Amino acid sequence: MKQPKTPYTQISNLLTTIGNPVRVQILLAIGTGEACVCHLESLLGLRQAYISQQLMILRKQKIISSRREGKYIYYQLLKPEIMGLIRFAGEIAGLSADAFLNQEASTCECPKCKAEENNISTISLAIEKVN
Amino acid sequence: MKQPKTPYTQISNLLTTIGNPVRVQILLAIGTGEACVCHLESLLGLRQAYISQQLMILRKQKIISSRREGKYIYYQLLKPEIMGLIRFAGEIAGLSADAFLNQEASTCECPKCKAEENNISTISLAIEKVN
DNA sequence: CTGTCATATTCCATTTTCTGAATATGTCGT
DNA sequence: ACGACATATTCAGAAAATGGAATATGACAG
Repeated sequence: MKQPKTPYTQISNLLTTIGNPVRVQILLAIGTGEACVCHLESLLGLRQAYISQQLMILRKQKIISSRREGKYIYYQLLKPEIMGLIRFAGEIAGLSADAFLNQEASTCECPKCKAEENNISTISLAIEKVN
Repeated sequence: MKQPKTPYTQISNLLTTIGNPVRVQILLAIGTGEACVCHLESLLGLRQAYISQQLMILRKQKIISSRREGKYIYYQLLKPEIMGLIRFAGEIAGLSADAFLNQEASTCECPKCKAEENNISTISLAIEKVN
């Protein structure tokens, strides 16, 4: 990654930056929304330091950006098209669309996740009420 | 590249296999058609042995396949969608569509290239005739 | 069956990436 | 100011990719 000169190098830089299982998983987890490190930690079951490292790599390549909110730092995709790229790659690799779509519910304790959890609960409750 | 188990690993394998400047260039050169090694050699200006190595990597990952025709071996994309993937990556990297579209004319001596050269000449001649 | 040409393979040193351990920083509540 | 927690950074060894040199294979012409 010395001279991001030629178009070929630029393309390959992008592909290799994304092309790591953990990073793919992180990007899918962030999705079009955002996620904090603790969320990724519990979701991927990997050590925090390692996840931070991978996030740093993605940040350096301007693939994601971060936003601080109190103690928590939330990461989001800078280029949402990246999701499309990953899905495209998945298709080519012969994966069914849902094979990598979702990560299971998180046990993350950050306020954002809690809020979302509540939303889901609310929705579930609403659905229950309707039935 | 040990356990192509999880979907994330499969996706990342594909991305890292393509994610090398030389391999990107090779794939673009092959395009939706096919190309022989000597063609790639003169086009990329790299040593034959090295190109063969990269071709082998692509073959192992089932991205390309080869066809022998006499002394020459022609390579073609097994999955044409790969071209789309590369273009997509190019777009995300902020490249203009034509930045990596074309390789200049080759000085390759293989019969196929010669034939194509003739075709182009014929077409040019035809166009000239029309004007 | 020998030489030549196109292509493939093996071997190796160098560099880069991966990933873990330890440690640092920054924010908040008290 | 201190402790607790979320996250970042630095360092180092292991593993893998890179790219070069030498050599092998396989097809064809004579």
